[in-house]
Amino acid sequence: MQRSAAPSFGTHVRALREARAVEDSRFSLRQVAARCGVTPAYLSRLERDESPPPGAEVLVKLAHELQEDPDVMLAMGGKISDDLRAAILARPRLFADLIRALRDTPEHAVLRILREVRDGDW
Amino acid sequence: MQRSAAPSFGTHVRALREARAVEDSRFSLRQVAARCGVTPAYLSRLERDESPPPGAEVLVKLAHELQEDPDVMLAMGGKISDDLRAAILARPRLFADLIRALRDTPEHAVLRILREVRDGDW
DNA sequence: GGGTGTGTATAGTATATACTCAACATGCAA
DNA sequence: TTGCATGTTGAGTATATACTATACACACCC
Repeated sequence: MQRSAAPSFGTHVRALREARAVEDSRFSLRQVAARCGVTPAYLSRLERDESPPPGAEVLVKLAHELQEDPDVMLAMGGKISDDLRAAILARPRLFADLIRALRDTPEHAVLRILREVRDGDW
Repeated sequence: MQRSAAPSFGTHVRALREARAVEDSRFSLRQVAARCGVTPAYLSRLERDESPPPGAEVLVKLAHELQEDPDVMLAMGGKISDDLRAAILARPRLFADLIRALRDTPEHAVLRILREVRDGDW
């Protein structure tokens, strides 16, 4: 199974937006920019990777506009959401060890842990 | 069991440094600053919380100097080490869910998970 | 009482981050 | 053929981050 290369932030956003623009004229660059509270000039540059990804606030608004998962959108912008940061910083040694241990653990194994935590007879 | 309030970054650093300075004159503010590659003026401000915590590089050098865990020192400076960030950003949805699930999980339970991951028949 | 060490105060700077404003070129629609 | 919408370009700005340089005041030692 071939894995496609991760698209850059701008490319990804443009793809999402243009996909929706086909059917809905409310997804022009200008209108999306307006709803996200930035200038069209800026969004244009973002989509062409001419500016580095925007701040967390704009990232989240973009995610909402484009129906992308906020954590994924933040990640594409190189950011981690504040609540996750806070959780890690509250117990840094614990989470540092855990994340390093799980870094190379396959998806399905992590999901299994997650399910068990949620079922929660810990 | 009474939990002492978390000390500010500067207070913590000053406490660590002065503890070692009692026995070892190489832990004067000036000498530690020099070994961490910053000016005494800056370290003085840091220790009195007059400047916000320094950048990651200085935080790690301070941790090394003062025998503190780097992840803990980074956390006190409000930062997360690059390798952890990278691990999370590589699989944002997975780690976001996991961290949120574990946010309120007691220490011993997380440690148990950690042990199991390390024993590793996942 | 001059030198050496300590921490501190004031002021300033370099770089990065996160954007804006104004103007422009193109297409299409009335 | 003008009017409006599209995306784009060039230049500039505000704020935050991460520090430095210089000078000062105090203590201790001989």
